[in-house]
Amino acid sequence: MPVTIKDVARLAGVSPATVSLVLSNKGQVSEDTKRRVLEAVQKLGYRPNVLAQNLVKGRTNTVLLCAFIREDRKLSTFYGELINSLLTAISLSGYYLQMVVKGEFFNGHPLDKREALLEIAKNRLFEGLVLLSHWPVQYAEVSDLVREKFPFVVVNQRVEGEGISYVDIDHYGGAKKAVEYLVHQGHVRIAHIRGPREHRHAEERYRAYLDALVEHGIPVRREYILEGDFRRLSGRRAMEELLAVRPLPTAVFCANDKMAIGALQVAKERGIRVHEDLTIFGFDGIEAVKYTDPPIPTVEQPLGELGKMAAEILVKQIQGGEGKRVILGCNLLLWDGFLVKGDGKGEKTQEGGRLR
Amino acid sequence: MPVTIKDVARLAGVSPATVSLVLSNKGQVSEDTKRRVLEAVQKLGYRPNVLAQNLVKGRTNTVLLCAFIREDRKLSTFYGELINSLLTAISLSGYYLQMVVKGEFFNGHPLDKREALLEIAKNRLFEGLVLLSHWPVQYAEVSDLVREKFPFVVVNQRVEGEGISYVDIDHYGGAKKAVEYLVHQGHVRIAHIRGPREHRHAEERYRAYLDALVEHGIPVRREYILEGDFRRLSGRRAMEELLAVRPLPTAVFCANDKMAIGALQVAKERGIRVHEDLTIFGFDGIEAVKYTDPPIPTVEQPLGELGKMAAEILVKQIQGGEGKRVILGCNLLLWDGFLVKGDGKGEKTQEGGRLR
DNA sequence: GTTTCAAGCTAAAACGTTTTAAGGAGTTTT
DNA sequence: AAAACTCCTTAAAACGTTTTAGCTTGAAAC
Repeated sequence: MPVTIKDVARLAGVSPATVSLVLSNKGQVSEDTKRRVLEAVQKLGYRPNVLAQNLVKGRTNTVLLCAFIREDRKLSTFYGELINSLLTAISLSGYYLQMVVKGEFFNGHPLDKREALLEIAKNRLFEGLVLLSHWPVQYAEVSDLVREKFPFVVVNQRVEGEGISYVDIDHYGGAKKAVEYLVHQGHVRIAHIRGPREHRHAEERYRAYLDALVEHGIPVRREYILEGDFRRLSGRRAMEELLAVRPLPTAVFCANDKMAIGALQVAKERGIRVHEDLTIFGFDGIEAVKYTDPPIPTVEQPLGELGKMAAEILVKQIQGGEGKRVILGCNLLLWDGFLVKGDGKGEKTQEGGRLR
Repeated sequence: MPVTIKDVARLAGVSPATVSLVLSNKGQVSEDTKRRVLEAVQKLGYRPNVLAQNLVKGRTNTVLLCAFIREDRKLSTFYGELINSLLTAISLSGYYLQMVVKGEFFNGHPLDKREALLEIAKNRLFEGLVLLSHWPVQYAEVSDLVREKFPFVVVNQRVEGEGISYVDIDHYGGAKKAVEYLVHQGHVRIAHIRGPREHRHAEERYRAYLDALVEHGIPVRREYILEGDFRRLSGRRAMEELLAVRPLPTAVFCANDKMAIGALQVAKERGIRVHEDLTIFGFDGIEAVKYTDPPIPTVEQPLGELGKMAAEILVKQIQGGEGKRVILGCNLLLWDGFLVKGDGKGEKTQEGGRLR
């Protein structure tokens, strides 16, 4: 039923080969023949079957974004911007993007990630793979891809080992910047609401907190370190605990913005003048911190950069180039009334909340 | 270089046809042969070339999400949740999702949407299309798809005409709910910060505002109607203007949350006790309204439902069923201290900001 | 009047599968 | 012993392209 190249050839009185040549502007075809072919194409409304083209060319111009995410989390919440920039950058390079989300389980069994990835590499549908994972990626899970020389890049995780490209964010550096900023502001009693222990990023931010204090000769106090689960409510609970500690801290560095928001709410309920008596600092750069009252200074994750860089690294590999490992630095996102006293690099002040 | 079905056949000492039969569990094959084939598959690490499978089967199990969005807007900002639910629902139905974003222009010329869509329908790469557009969709732009009987569904816009499926949100109904809620709360002097005139959704929300007032016998006052551009800053400006009007309104219904946030900021700066002296109401249900102080009640767009429904409608068409048109209702998102006095249906109170 | 050359076109193979009709080898029925 | 049936297997066509080597044809060169 659909019109094929043969139909066009017949109508134009030429062979399919000629039609193909005309359409791809190859070989030498007389002007007259060209015209006849083009007319036939027009009249029949012919479009090449891309499937067939792909098969014979062995290329699909398509890459896959494979996201391994816990079933209860949404891809959008955090990675919307990442996807956005990835899509843009990939398109600009002439590739298409297909997406698939996989959870921890498949048919009730733990998902065999290795198997799933190998499948992707071998089914010839994709020319490259962007691997996004909420939890750490093991070398063994991707070693097949390396062996097959299949172009891929891991995003938001680091995987050491021969032949693996990744692009990740410098959580340690970002957190350190934040704490050092607080130190330079004159804070000495700095508390930390950390994220879950099993979370690598939480761990890095926590290490940075410790290191920053130690390096500045500030004693680490056990009572100033609370643990949350990255959700707002746990930030509330932690802050409530913290407010029972004496002497009170003058600043709290929270491992993410959601918990910082919870902490802010509690502090305000207790009548504390936030940022005057107690500074609250977040991490992530989600939209909402701009509109709390007062806005919450935070460490901004360069999610847009992340996607762009991932695309760049992947495309380079597809086109035969070398892979690459990149760690992206974070900027501090500060607000009116926060003087930048850090190294002066990286910080930026955005338009945004100007409450009070 | 890649191992094909022929390699497997040779190693197993059978014909390619037999290998295919074994792998797809069709026809009758002796246990012994099955075992030999499976062993060969295993040993060679063979995976079928899906491209070839697709070509011969004429199916790809893939649908395309085509988003027409202004270049300066991000897909993620608003549609993250939509994409998320669409992806989930589509996967559950056994299809893959590919995404492409197109702007208003292509190669410097206005994009020929009709042409772009026809291309998609005919290149045989996709079995269906989800069409997401920021601006209205014309019948003529999709009539080719209808003629080709290509399964598609328009999301977030309504297109009347034979054979067109869409799923849209009831902006009029949502806005009306909001204004009626305010009326039932006893408000009479209700202002409206509307969205841009050329924006269909803004227009609908505006109409609902007018109708709600009229139906409740409340005079419409010209000075109470301001126009913004959906951005926060325009909400600020509008509120500043509004505060010069006498008598002051006791409530402001904003056409979206961003402007509501701007309005809230100004009101607070002027020392107005928001929600006591002046109620501010938003529209959209973005995350940030939960964390402003006070939180802003709003009309929640069922973006998740939107994606799910789109998937459902599309898949049904692909599988030979009929298309469908659906308008999804909105719920009010209210906060502590807001008593629900509406019709009691649809409203829901979410966990969230509890400031003050 | 051959030979040479270029221009224009095409036949056929290739890409890697699936599917179908038919073939061969036993086994059972008549 | 022929006929009928079952099982198992496969040859070959089909899917719709691209690509390459080679074939015509006519003109230019000798």
